[in-house]
Amino acid sequence: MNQVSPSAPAKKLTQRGAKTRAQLLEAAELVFGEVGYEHASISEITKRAGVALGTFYIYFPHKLAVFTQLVDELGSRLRAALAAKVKSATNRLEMERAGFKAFFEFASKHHNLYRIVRQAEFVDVEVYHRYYKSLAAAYTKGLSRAMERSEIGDFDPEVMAYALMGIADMLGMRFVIWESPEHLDRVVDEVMEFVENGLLSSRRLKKAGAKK
Amino acid sequence: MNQVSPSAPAKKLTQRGAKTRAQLLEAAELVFGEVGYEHASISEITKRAGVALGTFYIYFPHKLAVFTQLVDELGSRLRAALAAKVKSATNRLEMERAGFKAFFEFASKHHNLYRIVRQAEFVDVEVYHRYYKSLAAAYTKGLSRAMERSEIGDFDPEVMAYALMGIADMLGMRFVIWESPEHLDRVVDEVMEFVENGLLSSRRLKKAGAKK
Amino acid sequence: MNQVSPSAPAKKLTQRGAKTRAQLLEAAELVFGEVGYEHASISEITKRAGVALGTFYIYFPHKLAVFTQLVDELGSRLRAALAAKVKSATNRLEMERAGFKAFFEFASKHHNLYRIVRQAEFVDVEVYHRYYKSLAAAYTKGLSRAMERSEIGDFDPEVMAYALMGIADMLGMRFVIWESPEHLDRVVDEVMEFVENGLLSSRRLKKAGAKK
Amino acid sequence: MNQVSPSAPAKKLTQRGAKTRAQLLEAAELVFGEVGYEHASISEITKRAGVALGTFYIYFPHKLAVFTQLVDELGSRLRAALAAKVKSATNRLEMERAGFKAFFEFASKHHNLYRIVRQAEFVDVEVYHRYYKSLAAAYTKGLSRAMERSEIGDFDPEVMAYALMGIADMLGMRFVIWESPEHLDRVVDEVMEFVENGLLSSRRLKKAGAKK
DNA sequence: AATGAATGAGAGTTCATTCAT
DNA sequence: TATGAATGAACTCTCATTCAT
Repeated sequence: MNQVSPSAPAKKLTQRGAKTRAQLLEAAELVFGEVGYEHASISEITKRAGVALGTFYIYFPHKLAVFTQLVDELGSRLRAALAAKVKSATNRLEMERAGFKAFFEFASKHHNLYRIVRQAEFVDVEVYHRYYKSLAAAYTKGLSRAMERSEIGDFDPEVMAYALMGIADMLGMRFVIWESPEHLDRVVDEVMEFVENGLLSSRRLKKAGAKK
Repeated sequence: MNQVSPSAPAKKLTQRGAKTRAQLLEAAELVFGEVGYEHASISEITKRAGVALGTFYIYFPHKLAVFTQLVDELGSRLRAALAAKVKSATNRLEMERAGFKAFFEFASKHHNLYRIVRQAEFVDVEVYHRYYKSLAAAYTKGLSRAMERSEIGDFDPEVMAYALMGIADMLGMRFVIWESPEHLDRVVDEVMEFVENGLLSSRRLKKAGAKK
Repeated sequence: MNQVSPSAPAKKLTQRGAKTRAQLLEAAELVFGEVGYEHASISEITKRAGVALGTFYIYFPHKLAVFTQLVDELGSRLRAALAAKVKSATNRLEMERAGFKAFFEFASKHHNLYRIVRQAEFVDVEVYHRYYKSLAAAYTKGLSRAMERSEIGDFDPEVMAYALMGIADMLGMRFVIWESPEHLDRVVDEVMEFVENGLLSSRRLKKAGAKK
Repeated sequence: MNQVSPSAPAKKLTQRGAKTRAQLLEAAELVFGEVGYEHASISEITKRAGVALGTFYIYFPHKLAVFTQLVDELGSRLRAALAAKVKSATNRLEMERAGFKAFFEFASKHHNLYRIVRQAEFVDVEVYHRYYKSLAAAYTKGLSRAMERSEIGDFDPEVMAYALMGIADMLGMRFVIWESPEHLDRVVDEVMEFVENGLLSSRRLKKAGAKK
C-alpha cells in the first residue's frame, strides 16, 4: 500500500525473546513520552522493562532503533484504527466524521505517542516523514475515490488530505491532549459542519445530487 | 482572552551590548534549527555569533533562556506579520486568504523557526503553549467579530481557530517546508475554496445574504 | 550522647567493585590532601586510581560524596586507633598520655587527612561537626567516668574534652605536621606534666588521695 | 616584634581611595566568611562594596591579595586586642584568664574571621603560618617572662603556648561559634581552674612561693 | 541469553582578569 | 580613577555502548 519501507529487520525470536522485546518497546514508549528522546536513557528503559542494561542490545542495535520501530508501530496502529472505524461508514462524509472521532480516541489512549511522533522530526526525519506520508497516502486515496464518485467536490486530493490531517492534529492537541472539554462530540460536530460544507463546495461538485 | 506573558525581563543594554545580544539570538536560531535544542552547543552558537563562549552568559542566564526568548520573539513576529497582511482585507474571507498566504510566506522565510517551535514542546512546554495560545487568541477574536457581523457562519470560534491553524500548519509543513509546488497559490486556492464554503455553512449563517 | 549517623548507605559490592571503590577512596584522600577540595578534580582522582573517569560515578553520586565518606571514615579510624591504644592504660592519666601519643602517631601517618578534616568546614559543615562531635562524645564519656572514680578532679567533662582535644590538635599541627622535633616524646612529657597537674586540681578532687 | 613580614606593599592612597579600599576589604571579609575563598567572586565583593568590578583591580592586584591582607589584618587586630586586655593584668595567671576572655570576645565579634583563618591553610599557607606563628611568638615570649619570674612552672614555653592556643581555639569553636552556653564565664572558670593548676605544677616551680 | 561494571567523549556553566572607554 | 563587556580555560556529570563473565 505504501511506497515507504519499514525500519525493522525483525529477526525471528523465541517466545521468551518476543516477550522481552515487547516489554522493552513498551517501556521505551513510556520513557520517550515522558522525558523525550534525548533525555531518555537506555538504563531507564531497561529498568522499567525489568531487564538488565545489556539485554537491550540483544534486541536493538542502538537507541535510535527502538525509537524508529516505536514510531513505525505507532503509525501502523493508528492507520489500522482509522481504517477499522472508517470502513463501516457508507459515504465519505460519514467516513470523515468517523475518522476524526477515531483519531481523537487514539490520541486519547496514546498521549505519549503523540509526543513521540513530534520528536521524530529531530531524531530521525525519515520516520517522521514516513509517519505523515503513510497517513496522507491513505487519506489521499480515500478522498480521490470519493471525488470520483462525486461524493465530495473535486479538489486536489493531496492538499485536502493534508488540510484535514492538520485540522485533526491541531484539534487533537488542543482538545484532547491539552484540555478536554466535557463533550468532545460538540467539538466534532462543530468541525464537521465546517468540513462537510467545505468538501461539498457547489463550485466543485461535478453534478448536483452526488449524494443520496 | 488568553493573556500570556513574555519570558524575558529585558535589561537595558548599551548599543554594543544590544548588537551582541542580537548576534547571539540570530546564531541560536540557526543552530537550534539545524541540530535541535539538545545537540545545539553554546560553543557553536557563540562561534557563529563571533563572540567568546563566556559572552553568552552575559546576555542569557542559561541555554534554555535563549531558546525561550527565541520562540517568544518568533511568535511575536509571526503575529505581527499576520496582523499586517490581514488588516488590509475588507471581509473575513479575504482575511483568511491573506492570513494563509502570510503564514506560508513567513514559514518560507523562517524554515528554522518552524522547526524551533516544534521542539519547544519538549524543551519548555510553557513557551510552546504560549506560542499557540497567543496565535489562537488573536485568531479566535477575529473569527468572533466576523461571526457577529455575519460575515461567516456561527461556529465555536475557538474550535474554528484551532482547525484553521491546523490547516495552515500542516499545509505549511508539506508544501512549504518539505517540498514546494511550482505554484503555491494553487494550493492556497484549493484550500480557500474549502475554507470559504466551510465557513459559509448555510445552516450556520444567521441570516441569508451575509454575502452575495 | 551525641549519636551521629554516618553518611554512606553502602550498597553491596562485588569483590571487584569493592576494590575499585577502595582505590578511588585512596586516590581521593591523596588528591584532596594535596590540592584541597575545590582544586581536586575527579579526573585526577580517577587517573590515580587507575580507572576511567566515568567509573567514579558508579561508586559515588558526586564529588561531595567521596569527600564526605572520606571524612567519616577518617573519623572512625582515628577513634578506633585512640580506643585501641587507650584501653591498655590502667588509669585516666595514663590514658591521656596514651591518647596524645596515639593521636600524634595517627596524624603523622595521615598528614593529608589532617588537612582534609579542616576543609570539611567549608565543604560540608555536617561532616565537620560530626567528626569533632564524635570524638568529643567519646572523650567526654571517658573523662566522666574518671571523675566518678575520682581519678581526676571534678570538671565539666565536655569543656575538658574540648580543651584537651584543642591541645592535641594544635600541638599536632605545630610539632607533627609543620615541623617535628627530634624527640616528640619531650613535647608529650611537657604537655602531660601540664595536663596531669591541671586535671588533678586539688580544689576539684573530691577526696584527697585519689591517687597516690 | 615579629620576625614575619606583612604581605601588603601598601601604596599611598587618596582619602577617597582609602575609603574604597576599606569598603572592598570589608565586603571581602563578609563574602569569604560566607561562601569561602573558592566560591567568593570578585563580582560579589565589588557588588557589596558598591563599586564596579574593574575597580577591584585598582586596589588589589588579584583575588589572593585581598585574602592575604585580610588575614594579616585579622591577626594584627587579634593580637592588639589580646595585648590590650592582657596588659592590665598583674600576674601571668590573671593574664591567661584575660587572654582567654579577650579571645572569646574577639571570636564572638568576628565569626567570619574565624572561618577565614581556617581557609588560609589551603589558600595561602604562608599567611596561615604567619597568623599562628605571630600569635605563638607573642604568647611564647609572655610565658617565658612569667617563667623567669617564677610566676608559673618551668615548661618549654613554645609547647605551652601552642597548647594554650589550642585550648582557646577549640573552646572558641565549640562554645562561641557553634553553640554558646548561657554563661560563657562558667566555661572560662572551668578551663582556668585546669590551666592554673597545670601551669603551677609543683614539680616545675623553681621555688615555693612564686606567688603572693 | 543475560548481566552490569567499565569506558570516555562531550557540554553547560563559572569567574578571574583585561582593557577600551 | 572608575567602569563593565568580553574572554576562554577548566571542571563536573551523563550516558550510549562494549564485553568479560
